[in-house]
Order: sequence, then structure tokens, then C-alpha cells
Amino acid sequence: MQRRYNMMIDPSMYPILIKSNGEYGIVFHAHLLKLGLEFDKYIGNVMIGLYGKYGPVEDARRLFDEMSERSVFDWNVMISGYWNWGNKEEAEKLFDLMMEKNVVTWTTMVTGYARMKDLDNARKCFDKMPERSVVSWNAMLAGYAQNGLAKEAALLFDDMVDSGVKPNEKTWVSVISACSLRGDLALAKSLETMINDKQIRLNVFIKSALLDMHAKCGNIMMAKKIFDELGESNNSVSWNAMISAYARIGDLTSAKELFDQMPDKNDIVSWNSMIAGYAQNGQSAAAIELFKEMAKNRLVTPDEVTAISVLSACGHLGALGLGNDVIRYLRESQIDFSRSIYNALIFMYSKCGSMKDAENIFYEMKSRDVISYNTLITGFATYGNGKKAVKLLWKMDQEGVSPDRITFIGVLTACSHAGLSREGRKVFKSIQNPDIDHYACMVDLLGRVGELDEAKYLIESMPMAPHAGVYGSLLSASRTYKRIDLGEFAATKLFELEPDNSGNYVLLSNIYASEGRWTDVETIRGLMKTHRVKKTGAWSSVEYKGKMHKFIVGDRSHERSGDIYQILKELMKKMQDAGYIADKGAVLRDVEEEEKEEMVGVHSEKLAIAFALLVSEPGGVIRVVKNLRVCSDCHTAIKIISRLENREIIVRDNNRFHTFHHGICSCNDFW
DNA sequence: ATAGGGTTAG
Repeated sequence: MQRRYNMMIDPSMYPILIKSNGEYGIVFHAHLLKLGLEFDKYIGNVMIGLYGKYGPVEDARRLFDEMSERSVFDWNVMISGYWNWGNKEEAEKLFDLMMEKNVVTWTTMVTGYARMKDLDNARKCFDKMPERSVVSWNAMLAGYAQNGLAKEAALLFDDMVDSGVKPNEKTWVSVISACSLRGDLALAKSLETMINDKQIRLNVFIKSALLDMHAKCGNIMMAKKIFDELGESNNSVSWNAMISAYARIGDLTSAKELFDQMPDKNDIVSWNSMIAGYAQNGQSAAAIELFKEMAKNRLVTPDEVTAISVLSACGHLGALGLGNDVIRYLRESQIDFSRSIYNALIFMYSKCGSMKDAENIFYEMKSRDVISYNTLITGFATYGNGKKAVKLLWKMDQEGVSPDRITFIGVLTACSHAGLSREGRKVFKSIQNPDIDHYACMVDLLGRVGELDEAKYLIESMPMAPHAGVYGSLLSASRTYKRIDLGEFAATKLFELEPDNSGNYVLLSNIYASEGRWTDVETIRGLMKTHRVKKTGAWSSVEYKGKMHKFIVGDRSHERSGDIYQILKELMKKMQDAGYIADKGAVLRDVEEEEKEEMVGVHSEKLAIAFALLVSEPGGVIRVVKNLRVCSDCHTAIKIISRLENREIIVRDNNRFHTFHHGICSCNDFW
């Protein structure tokens, strides 16, 4: 490569050549030194720019310091170089030292602060500027737009128009993207009218921004129209915008179709859009599959966004093994673990019931934000560790992190699951403006500790209309404490608020059943029939060899089904010898008449556990995820299994973790 | 001939 620079080139061409061959800058630099051209005022500037862009920025600084005289161009390119590497201190130092600043200097500072998400200083700088060019306005506008400050961007745009500066194409791109952030259809329409009236020339940047705006404002047809019109002109950004448009509305089939049609798959954003699309639409397994394909292809390197989506998917699945594989791969890919990634790790470990790991990550972090706290607190809440959740709330205060509404929901839920009534009440009292969800948590807490009348009183004193969650907690508590009166009260409200939620009918029916009121059980069953309420399909899943194995009640579709039922049969025999009597009532109540025989003892939880016993390492922890509540019969059964097999079994249901060990369960729910 | 501003993913 060096040879190609040995030909005679007019020195005036050097800056252009250096720029177009950035990666060969150092070779070039050596060559220029040999020619003694280093101190040419243009070339020197370009070389500083080159090192400022590709690094090491210290080399840029050395050149800058060695210059006999420095023009404003040199100062500007040096400051810009520091901002490229996020070195705010040095950029500010040089800026303060500079004698003759120009509009470019000021604009560089505005952009620099904005890139570091320091919009306050960016704006301060912008306001202090002695003069502003259209580029300065664009820099400030882009800063707001890129940091999600739609309102500020809109206000600034008004100021810009008022001060008589004519917006150019780049201005419009930022204004459109700010509008997309708000997802306001009316605003989008007026903006489009404005652009049409002014007869703005629409380049691919503006068209992509418009595409995204329409998609985010709910007009996917319009977005697709722009995409189709762009045709061959579509670049990876417009492809990605269209893919995420489909992903956003949950149309993953169309998203994947587009993704597969993309000419190049070397843009990490495309992969991230698809992976996040799956992850956010409850298709965690598909998200992980695509991530694996990405890792295999090696066309792109994962980044922070990839990591967050995939770790979140592993968490939702309860796939600890996969999660650890992902972490290993991320480390191999040498991406640095940002705070967001650490937060995602806390989430993943918490959701997998590995609270020790979640805690370790939490304390490993250099600094924690409210998300870190909320994630760990919510983990402890699901796990039923009320004391640790409350301790974290205190720690937040010491660390100067302010709790938000999610924090309090977490701490209250933790107190509720742990039966910490006194602490819970104290926390509830300390909330400045408790919202509806905080009331729901408090009703849940009172219900769990058996203070059902107080719970009802709290509902009646709420300053807002209670939602389904509030009555749902009361209904659950009514089942636990066999309070038919309150159960009926709560269920009546729930049948109005969410007539399609089968869980409410089942709960009320179970309350009647627990008291032997079979006629009422039949009435509820009839109610479900006339209202055409479909029971939510319950499933349990367990991870094995990087895949989730999912079971439904009476499932015989698994390839190891024969073995699973054999294990189950032996297990049931051992359990009966140990004194276990299947709660046929509980089982039969949940299934249709003709399926009764088939179903007894083969709820999804039991199938998942039997499979795990079949394939897992002896003595290892068994982790099961269930999409609904663990049924009372299975709860009893799993306790016995944990004792007989001497295995720790962790079940995450839609409410909380149950850790079964030596025949006892961590949850203190009364069945 | 050299310095500052644009669209997509969490």
C-alpha cells in the first residue's frame, strides 16, 4: 500500500488524498514527514483532523502543540477531535484558551455537549454565541431531536423561523425526527403540509425521516408508500425504519420479509430492529434465534442495543444458560459493558431467579441509576425478599438516587410477598402522591396478611377509580382466606372491567369449590360459556441445550414424551408412598369433563419438571417458568419432589418465584 | 485546498 503514495502528486492534492484514505493516515504521515511537508498549514490541519477522528487523539495534540503558529482552523479541528473521543475537559480547556473564536468554534462546542447528552450546556453555549449560522441552529436542533427532546426542538424551530434564518434540508430532517418522537398525527400532517407548501426538495434523508414520522404516527400505509417510491434509492436507514415500523405494530412477518429482502445485512441496526421487534412482542425465542444467526454470520458486531434486547429475551424466558452464553459472546466481541448493559444483566439474572448473580452485578457497578435499583428491587419483590427490597430503598437515599413510582411499586410488592405489613404501611405512607398502582400494591399487601376488611376500606377511600389490578388482589386474597362475600364483590367488579379474563372466573369458581359449593361452581362455568370466555392456555417451560422446552397440560407432543411419562409414573408412585394424595378436586376443576382421566397429575408444571429430571445433571437446580399461577396441587407435589429427589426447583410464575428445597417452598402463600 | 449541522434499533 505504501508504494502507491510514492508517485509524484501535486502537494495541493494531499489533503484530499489523506481524507479519502483515512485508514492509511499514519503511513501517509510518515511519507509527509520525509517530504518535509508536515508544516504546511493545510496539511497540518488535515493531519490533526485525521488523528482526531481515527485516533490516537494524543498524536493530534502533539502535532497541534508542535505547530509554530495556529490558525482558528487548527484550534477548531483540535477541539472537534477531543469531542470525538468524548474528552470534554480538554475540549473545554482549549475553548477557554482560544482568543479568536468564530461561529464554527461555538457550533463545535454545542455539538460536543449535545453528543454527550449534556443539553443544558449545549443550550448555554448556543445562547452565548455572538452570532449563529444555519449550521449552529441545526446543531442545536439535532441535539434536541437526537436526545428525545421533541418539545424543545419544536420551540427552537419557532425561534429559528422568528429570527429570520432560512431552514435548509438538514434543518427539516431534525424537525421531522423531533415530530416523530411525539407520534402526534395532527402535528405530522401540518408539518407535511408546511414542507409541501415551501416546495422543499426532498432528498433521501428527508424522505427517510418522513417515512419514520408517518410510521411512528400510526400511518404505516403512508410509510410504505414512501418506501416504495424510494425504490432503488432506499438506503439501510430507510430499510431499517420500515422494518422497525412493522415490528412496532407487531407485524413481525412483514418485518422479517423486508429484513430477508435487504440487499446488505451488514448494518447492526437492521439486526437490532428485528431482534428488538421479536423481544418486545413476546417472541423471546425468535429474538434469540436471530441473535444466534447474527453471531454465526459474523457480518456485524453486537453492540449495546443488541445486548440489551437479547439479555431481556433470556430473562423473559428464564433461560439462564443462554444468558450466560450471551454474556460470554458479548465479552468475546469486546464491547464495553455500559451501565445499560449492567442493568440488563441485573434484569436477566433476576428473571432467572439467580438473585445472587443479580446482586453481584449490582454491587460491581461503578454507579447505579434508578433503573439499576428498580430492576433489583423488582427482582427481590418477585423473589419475596422484602427485607432486601426495603434496604435498597434506604441505600438509594444514601447514594442520592431518587426513587420513582416503579421503585415504590417494587418495594410494596416485596413487602406484600414477604408479608412485611408494618414496613409496607410505612413505605406507603412515605409516598408523596401515591398513584393507582401503589394503592393496588397496598390492597394486595393487606389482602395477603389477612386484613381483608381493611383492604376493602382502602379501596373505598381511593381518590381515583380502582382498576382491575386492585380488585384482582382482593379476589386472590378472598380465595386464600375463603371470604366468599368479598370474593363475590371483587369478582362482580372484575367481570365488568375485564369480561374476557378467564382468571377471574376461575378464581371465583375456586373459592366456591374450596367451600364445597359445587352449584355455584357450575353457575360460574355456565357464565363463562355464555360469555364465551376462553381459558388462557397454561404452559410451563424449561431450558435444555440452549432451547426452551414448553409443555401444556397433558402434553404428549414432546419427542421424549414416553420417557417423561415413565419418570412421572415412577415419581407419582414414590410420592404416594410418601403420603402425597393428588388434589383431584383442584385438578379436575380446571379441565373439561372428558379430559379428566387424562389430565390427573399431568399439569404442565409436572411435565416440565419430569423432563428436567430426565435430562439435567443430577443435583443441579431446575428452573421452570409458568405463564400463569402455579396450581395448588402442583405446589404441594413439587415440594415433595424437591425432597424426594433432593433437588432445588425454582418456579417462576406470572406473579412470583417459588423456590422449592428439602420439601419446603420459599413462598408464604397459603393454599 | 483546512474546522461546525441530517434519517433507523434499546
